[in-house]
Amino acid sequence: MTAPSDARARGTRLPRVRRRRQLLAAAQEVFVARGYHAAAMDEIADRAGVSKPVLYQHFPGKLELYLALLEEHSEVLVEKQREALESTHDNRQRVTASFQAYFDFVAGDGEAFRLVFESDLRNLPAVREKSEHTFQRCAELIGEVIRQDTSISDEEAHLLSIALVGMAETSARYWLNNHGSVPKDAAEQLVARLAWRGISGWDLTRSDEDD
Amino acid sequence: MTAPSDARARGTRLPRVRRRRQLLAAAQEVFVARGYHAAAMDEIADRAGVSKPVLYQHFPGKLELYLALLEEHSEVLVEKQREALESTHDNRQRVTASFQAYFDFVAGDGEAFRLVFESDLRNLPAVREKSEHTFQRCAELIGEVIRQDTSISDEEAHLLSIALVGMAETSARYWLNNHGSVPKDAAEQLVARLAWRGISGWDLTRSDEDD
DNA sequence: CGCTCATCTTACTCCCGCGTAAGTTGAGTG
DNA sequence: CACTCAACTTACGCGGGAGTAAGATGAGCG
Repeated sequence: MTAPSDARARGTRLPRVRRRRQLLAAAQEVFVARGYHAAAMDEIADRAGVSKPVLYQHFPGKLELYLALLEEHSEVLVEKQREALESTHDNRQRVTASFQAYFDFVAGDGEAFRLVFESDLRNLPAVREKSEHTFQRCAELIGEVIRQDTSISDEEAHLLSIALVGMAETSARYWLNNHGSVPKDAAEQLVARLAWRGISGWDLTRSDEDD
Repeated sequence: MTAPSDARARGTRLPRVRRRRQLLAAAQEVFVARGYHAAAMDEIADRAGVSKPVLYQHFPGKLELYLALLEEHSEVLVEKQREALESTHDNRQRVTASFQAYFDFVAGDGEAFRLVFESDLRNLPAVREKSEHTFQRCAELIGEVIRQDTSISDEEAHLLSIALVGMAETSARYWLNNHGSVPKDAAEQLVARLAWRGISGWDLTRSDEDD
């Protein structure tokens, strides 16, 4: 928990790019563990085994440092999602792959997903927009698939996509926080089946009460 | 946006309980608009047409003030959810009612839902626990219904409930932020149908690939 | 009318954490 | 071996906001 990841021999000088990468890693640890507000620039510097002004030689301020990380991991999520949906043409498989991608994202990279899904800086427009935009792009990718196979309107398809993405995000986060109650792939399969049952053959049961 | 809700004639004295209610209302406005961190006790006091020490005569500190509001609205959500699920014995209706309850919650009471769903203080254990507990209670209510009608295991039922609650929360929030693209009851119906298609007759398609 | 006590105000203190000015160290180069 | 320039340090300024004395004010009551 307080493992200094990588503060090798406080006192070693590093070429600029290496140092920058290391600072980003240290910042990620601290922002993830504490959130934006409780994270102190001093602690980030400490964790990198370096003094504060060094941090300011690489980033103009706390906010920019945070945004750099947010940007990076947002991209990762969208990319994972795109890959998942392009990995097959079978829609049933697509659903599974898509959920898997969400679970992978949540499970990976030092819980960086907390920056994207649980930021405590969403009141700042820049952050809110970034988070929502990421969310929208994921939904849009799924929406395209849905529209291909149904006669549903664009707006409705988008809302369904939003609901599905919300489902994925929520269940993945829950699964992570309760490791052990259900193994990863079982959770993925279960939720994917729920989603697939929900959307497959949608057109066959239009506005009449189904069941 | 800067409507002082209720700063009637700065200078009127109020009996203790009335003042307390008014302070809570003012605090809610500010916390909702700015989030916990950006909210200033001065602004809350101002908005209530009162000076800061008055605030401290009613609440020991900023945190307790916030927690009081969080507690209150968490209860409201769980209660709405319980009512929805008790309002009928038809499970199809239950799903609709449950989603309606979520949308109502999000649409109501000065966007107080932001305290419960979008708190920027979730890094504080007290707040995290309260939010998650609320979430769990909603899921538990739904989980009971699911368990009644399926042979699914408890853990799996719970995970499904989590997914459904996540879907409700996400789509309700999205709908609110994009007022106008879809009318409220259309959105509710759409998402409810997605959920119902997902869970109804679950047992009929067990671990074999459906469709 | 003057006493009392809750309500409310002005005007601070104090801490915390971002960002910076100014100075130090040491690796590579001619 | 002196010179240079980037990498790094210590030590501080400073603003913003939570929380707090200490005093004013006014409604109700005897």
